Order: sequence, then structure tokens, then C-alpha cells
Amino acid sequence: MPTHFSQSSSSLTTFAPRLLDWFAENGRHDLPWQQHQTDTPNPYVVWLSEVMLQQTQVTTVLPYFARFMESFPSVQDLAAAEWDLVAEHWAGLGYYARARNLHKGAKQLAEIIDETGDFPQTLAGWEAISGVGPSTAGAIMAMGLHKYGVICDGNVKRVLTRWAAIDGDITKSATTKTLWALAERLTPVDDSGRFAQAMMDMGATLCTRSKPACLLCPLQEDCLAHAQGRETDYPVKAKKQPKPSKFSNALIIKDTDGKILWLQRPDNGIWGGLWSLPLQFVEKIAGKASGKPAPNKPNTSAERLRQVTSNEKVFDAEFTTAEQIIHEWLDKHNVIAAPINQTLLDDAPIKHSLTHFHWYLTPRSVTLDNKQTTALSTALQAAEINIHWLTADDARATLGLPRAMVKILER
DNA sequence: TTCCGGGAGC
DNA sequence: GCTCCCGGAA
Repeated sequence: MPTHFSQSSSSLTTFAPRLLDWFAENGRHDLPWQQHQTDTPNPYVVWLSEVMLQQTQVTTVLPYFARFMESFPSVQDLAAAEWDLVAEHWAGLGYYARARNLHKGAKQLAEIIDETGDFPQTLAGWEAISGVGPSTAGAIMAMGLHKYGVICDGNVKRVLTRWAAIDGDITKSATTKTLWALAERLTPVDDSGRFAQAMMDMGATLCTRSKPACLLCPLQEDCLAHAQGRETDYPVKAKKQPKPSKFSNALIIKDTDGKILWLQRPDNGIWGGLWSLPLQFVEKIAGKASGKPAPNKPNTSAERLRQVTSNEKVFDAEFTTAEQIIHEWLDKHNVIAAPINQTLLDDAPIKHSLTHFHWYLTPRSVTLDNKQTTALSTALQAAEINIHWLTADDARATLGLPRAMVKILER
């Protein structure tokens, strides 16, 4: 661990008091999960909010947090809930593996409370909970238990790389170590919860990614990036490479009542554990060269599909088991899903960008007769696939649907 | 329209 | 070191 920092020892020593004074005066003190103004902090709400805030901004989290607290006021309520209900509450927030970890974590916590009578009280105890890593564990220790804890999340990293002009790539482990060491050096042992709150507020409201409000900043006088006018050069991060594009059909398979077939996705991978229309992989194009994706024209799309079907490797890689069953079943029975709109204009795919690729989803519709509906259902259930036949409205109301599915239903 | 940030799990 | 999703900023 480095013992030397680019800032002087007087700068290091006065960092916390300056930040805490600023926080008392200008920080946010009314967020529903904050515990710094009570002597009996509730670790459950801090844990829940921190997991939500791992990926999402405060304003987006607020309504989700309220709904979770209403439905699951205690960790025992969350632990006892059915997964589908948890998924429904999380739907739209993204990163669904975290919802699964949250649910699993609730069960772990409920068991620990049964055994010990209380939440975990140590950093290691919290890190053992699914979905809780070093920074979230530090946040819970400091803010949820009013014990000593250090956070080093994205906000902290932005503030610190600027203040100390740390120009290493923050995705590298060496830089991560440096930042954690600095965060530890700066965190006051007796007030780490308030300090954590203050750092997050600084990063969110003052030391923002673009246009930081340096004039209002309590750290401006010795901020090394500010001294060089290079605030927005930090944090340093390696350039990302261009994303590939993937084309799929979103199959709206209806029965004679107009109900649509929904599949629960496998726990691993995209939209894990959530419900989706059956997707039919069409093709995948490499990043840069493909550039602008061509519109999914009906003729060429059928052609692509034929090519893909004959290519086993791609086929296996891009279909879930359920989708493979459906794909083969439709093929075998000569059922063709048609574009939902006849006019070319409305048939453009829905674009949905994920971390590592752009996804172009073309809705296609087909209605099955009663015999076909039963046969397809039976085939899926034989493979232990969870399915539902539900109208669009019912699906939106009762299933956890990812945003992309909502977009398609709104079409 | 595109780009970007974000923490944990594997 | 790669995978997860979405919303807000550019």
C-alpha cells in the first residue's frame, strides 16, 4: 500500500473537515434512506438503497425505493417474497443480476438475524452477502451501522482523481489500490458515515463529470486538477471499443384469444429471471465496420435466418433453450411470423443498447390455432421452461418486463 | 442520435 | 477482464 500521496499532509488533514462543513451547509439531508440524523440507523434501508444506487442515479431510484419499502418493509419481508414479485418491483431498473443477488442477500441476512439476533456487524460479514462488494459493504458499515467504513465508488474516484491529479487508468488494479488507500487516509475514523454521505453528495452535485462547480467547492484551493484547469481530464479511463450490433426478431405469438406467449429468461445472461417475448436471433455484425445498422428488411431477414439456422455454432450461442424449441417448432410446422406492420415505415426495428452490443429488435406476429397453442406449450413445459399466455396489458401489469419489451408493446 | 457512467460476480 | 441495463448528458 502506498504511504505517500501527491497532496501535502496539511491538505490531507483538512480535507475531511472542509468537506463536512460544506456538507452540513449544502448537502442533501432529506433522502429517504439517509441515516445520519438518527442514533438508531436502519441497516436494511441503507443496504437496499446502496444496492439500487450501485447502478442508478438518485432521482431514478427514489420511486423504486419507495415501492420496495412499501411492499417489503423489512428484510424478512423481502426474504419471504416470491422472486416474481421482487422482479416485478425491480423491472426497469436494469442489471437484473443485482435483483437476484438482492433477493438472495435478503435470505442470507434473514438467516443471520435468526442466528445472531442482528445484522452483520463487520465489513467481512457484509461482504459475504450476495451483491455486496467492498464499497457497498463500507457504505453499510459507515451509514447503516454508524461504525467505521470507507467507500470508494465512482463519485469518490472522480473527486479524488481530480483533487490529487491521479492520472492512472481507473480500470487498472494499481490505480484502484491507490484510490482506496487515499480514501482510507482521508476518511475520519469517528465520522465515516457522514463523510461517506458528503463524498457522494460532492460527486453527485458539485464535482460532476462535466461542468464541475469548482467555484462552490470546499476543495478548490488545493485541487491539483483545478490548478491546471484540467478537471474534466479526470478520471482517466481507457477508450472503449465500438459495440457490435445484433439483430433479432421479437415474436408476438398469439393464441386465438389474442393472448401472447411470454417466456421467463434463464437466470444467467441478459434479463436474467425476467420475462420476455421469444426472441429469434437473425445476425450479429462486428463493431466499427458495420457502422450504421441496415434496417431489417423482410426479405433479407428471412434469408439471414436461413443462413444462421445452418450455422450451428452461432445458433447455439445466440438462442436460449426455449427460443431454440420455438424456433424449431415454428420451422417444422411451417409457421411464419410476419412483420406487425405492412408499411415499411413502421417496420423499423426497436433499438436497445446494452453494455456490449446494440440490439435491434423487430416485432413479428403470428397467431396459432388451439391445437398449435397446446402443442407449443407442451413442448416448452416438457423442457421445464416457465411460460405465460397473457395479453400485453396483463403482462405489463403482472410480469417483470425489461424496458425493451415495454418499448415493443408500446409500438 | 450517440456516448457514457456505474459495482459486483464470475 | 468481461458481462450486466438504463437514463441523462453531450
